Amino acid sequence: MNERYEPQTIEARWQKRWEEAGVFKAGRRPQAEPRYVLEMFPYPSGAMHMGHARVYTIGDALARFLRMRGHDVLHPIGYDALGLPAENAAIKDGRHPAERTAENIVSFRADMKRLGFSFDWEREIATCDPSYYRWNQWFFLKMLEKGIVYRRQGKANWCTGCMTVIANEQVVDDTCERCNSKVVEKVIPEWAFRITAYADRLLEGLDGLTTWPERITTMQRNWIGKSIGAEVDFALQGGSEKIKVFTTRVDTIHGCTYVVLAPEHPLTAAVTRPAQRAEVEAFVARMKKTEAAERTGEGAPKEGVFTGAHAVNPFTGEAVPVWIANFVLAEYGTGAVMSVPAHDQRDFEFARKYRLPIRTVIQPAGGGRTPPGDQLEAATTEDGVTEGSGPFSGLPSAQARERMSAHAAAGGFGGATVRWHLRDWGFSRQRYWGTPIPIVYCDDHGAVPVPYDQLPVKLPPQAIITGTGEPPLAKVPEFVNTACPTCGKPARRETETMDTFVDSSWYYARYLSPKDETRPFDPALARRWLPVDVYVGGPEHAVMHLLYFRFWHRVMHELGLTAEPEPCQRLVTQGIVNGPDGRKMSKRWNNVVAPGYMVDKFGADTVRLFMLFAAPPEKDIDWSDEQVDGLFRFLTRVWRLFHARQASFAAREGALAQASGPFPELRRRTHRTIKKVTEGMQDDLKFNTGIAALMELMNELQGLEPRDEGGHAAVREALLAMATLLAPFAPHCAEELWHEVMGPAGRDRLVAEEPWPSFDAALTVADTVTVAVQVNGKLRGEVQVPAAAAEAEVRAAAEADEKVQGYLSGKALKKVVYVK
RNA sequence: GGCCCUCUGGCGAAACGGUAAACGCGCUCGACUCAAAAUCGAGUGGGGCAACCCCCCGUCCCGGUUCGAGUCCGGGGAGGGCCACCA
Repeated sequence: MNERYEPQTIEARWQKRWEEAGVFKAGRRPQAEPRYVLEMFPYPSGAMHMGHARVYTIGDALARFLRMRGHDVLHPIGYDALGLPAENAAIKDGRHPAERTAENIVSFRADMKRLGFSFDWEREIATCDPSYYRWNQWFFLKMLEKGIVYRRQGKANWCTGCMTVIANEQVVDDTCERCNSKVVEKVIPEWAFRITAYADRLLEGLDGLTTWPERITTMQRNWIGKSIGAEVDFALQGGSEKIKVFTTRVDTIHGCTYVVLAPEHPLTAAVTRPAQRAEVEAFVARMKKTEAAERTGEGAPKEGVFTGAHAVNPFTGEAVPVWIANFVLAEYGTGAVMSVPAHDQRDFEFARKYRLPIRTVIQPAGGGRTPPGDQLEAATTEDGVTEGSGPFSGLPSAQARERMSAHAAAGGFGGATVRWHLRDWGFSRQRYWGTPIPIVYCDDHGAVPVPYDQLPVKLPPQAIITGTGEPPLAKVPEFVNTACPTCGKPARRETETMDTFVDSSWYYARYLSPKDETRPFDPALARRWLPVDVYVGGPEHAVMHLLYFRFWHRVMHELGLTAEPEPCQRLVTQGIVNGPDGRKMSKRWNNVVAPGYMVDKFGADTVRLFMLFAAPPEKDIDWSDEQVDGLFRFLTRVWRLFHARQASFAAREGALAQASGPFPELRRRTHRTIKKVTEGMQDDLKFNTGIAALMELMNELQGLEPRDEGGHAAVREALLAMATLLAPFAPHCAEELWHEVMGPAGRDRLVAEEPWPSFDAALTVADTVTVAVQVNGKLRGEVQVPAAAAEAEVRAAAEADEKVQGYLSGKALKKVVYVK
């Protein structure tokens, strides 16, 4: 062994050995319990950054640990390679996205290999590969058959400069991030997934995800947004139409003094009276031109116009005016609201502005009075007790809601209902770099699905990117012109592509049989490996990817492809790696630290240790050159320690019992370290405290020089433990050290495959312990007692302690003895 | 506005309701060196004290539960995240 720790000279060698030995291949231990460890696959735009280094280090440490624990571990990797960022980068530098993406993948793969991640590289996938996206198309067809995919009119962000639809992420303050032109909303036909049909199941499923971070499940709950309320029909006075409103506060309906429609509401034109027509039309036209955020954002002033119409409140028989206002959203609820200004702040502000009546119908349940509407300063929005509500007066809000909903149902003018915040997922993109949607438009047969045996519909290599607003694929005649699958006559292909989130919704299943040409994946393997045991990724995916992922898995479950309805048991959301200055790493701040550069400088093991030691996985961390130096120093010390203790390498196991002097204490430290590291891995992925324990063991070993065989044996035990415990974190260094201690006996073995060490529980407790003594809750002294001492004995020792006695003038009331 | 998270030395952080600050960084002092770097050793929350004996104070603030609270409960503050005129 080289006397100096030079990671650059050893790391590539071990990486090669692992690969040759195939130790990271999944499925090698059919008898063992399987574990699927997954990290969110990277979007290979540009080079790998520190955030990637962190996710994969976390997952890798866990995968390596589980392998050493005897599990059959699936730990795959791939690339989320289709999508807008790649296409935009391509537009910017005039290169084909495929070419650029391929290069980026090469660079990512190299960086990941250099960090020593234990991926099963034979399962590598890239979503831009037709052998992958053909299954997106396959799922599309299946979901079309089941009615989960449908065509609708949808709203899109239309950039007036680029003349194309762009993604939400690209819209910054109503302007296009690329050309700074105005972005407007445009209604165009699009394909959508009926994810709303799964809203209830996606919501209920969250209850079972007990090991997901609560903030993630909470965000999903809010996003799905179940709200229980009632629908009530307000009949138009002097007409046959009915305005259906949705409310969560039907208990306040007797306080309704007007009704408001969204500008886009289908009844808007029909209800407007001739006298108001000009004003209403002008208002609607203006709203149409205004960007959604500006119109309905919180800062936007409430604006509306009167239609001249009146509608009848079915509970009171009273006719109330019908208005149109900017803040009512056509797509939520029924696109119409009943306004109760006394008990809804938004309605209150609107009523004030337009001098509409305000009527109090709820009184606080706990006493006190709400003043009459004309004296209110603000709406009172809490539940209370109804008043002035006819037969429903005097009821608590909750009860009033129930009875009034029932009353509406009985009268045939409404009833209890549930509304969701979740919208269907529009996945059409007028873009090139995505999965082509397998549909052919025929003059005679309309939209015809491409037959399964004609998949994949391949993306044509000719990328003609944008300009006119038509999808780029529309400009490739070889692609567009085809024959109708039904009648064979000339027909045109769908030229839209799928949202990238489709690719990432099921990739984890493709890893099971990545080369399968007959189906997306093998259901038999899914039964063995799914659901994913641990999924590591950033919390920014809480409501997009992680919801689509759950939705897609349910669909696959219904298709009989998976046994369980949920895709993933446990989710770990890792924090951000910030720059050394504590700000987000960015070119703007000139604080970007490249993983590759750091690996060159310190070696992969030091970078990995930094990622794991800086803080628990879910916390944000700041890159710190000083901390990195410290971790490199740690590995150097460990290295030198092994070098200095070579004399102990040959010690016999059997000599352990003779360990005397400070060596029984060393053995205790060794076993406590094993315990600490093991528990840290199993419980909360507390890598940082595990590594700290290894540092303590090293500190202790540094001060010990064995003189007899028992001492040498104890040192050898500690060194072997250290090498194996270090293996998930700093695997290259661990291999090297382990082989040194083992000598010829370990020549053909790899620590990556060694069994994880076990600890002797009896050795983790000391013979004598220090017990802190508290009097009246204050620390007043400490006593040394045998670890096996009985309570009475400890108590006697404590009471005998002179310091403690000084505080015991009376008698102790209670004593609680604790063992350290 | 709603929902959620966080708050502990100079810094990153530890701590089944039981000696707060393990471990690392930084800093100070010492050893080695002509010197420096590297390395090794010692110290390092604040205050009192001649004293590294000991005492007091210390986990954002206020209150509570408890023999005992960084940890549990209630209220408040600051910082951060997500959603947001969602009826």
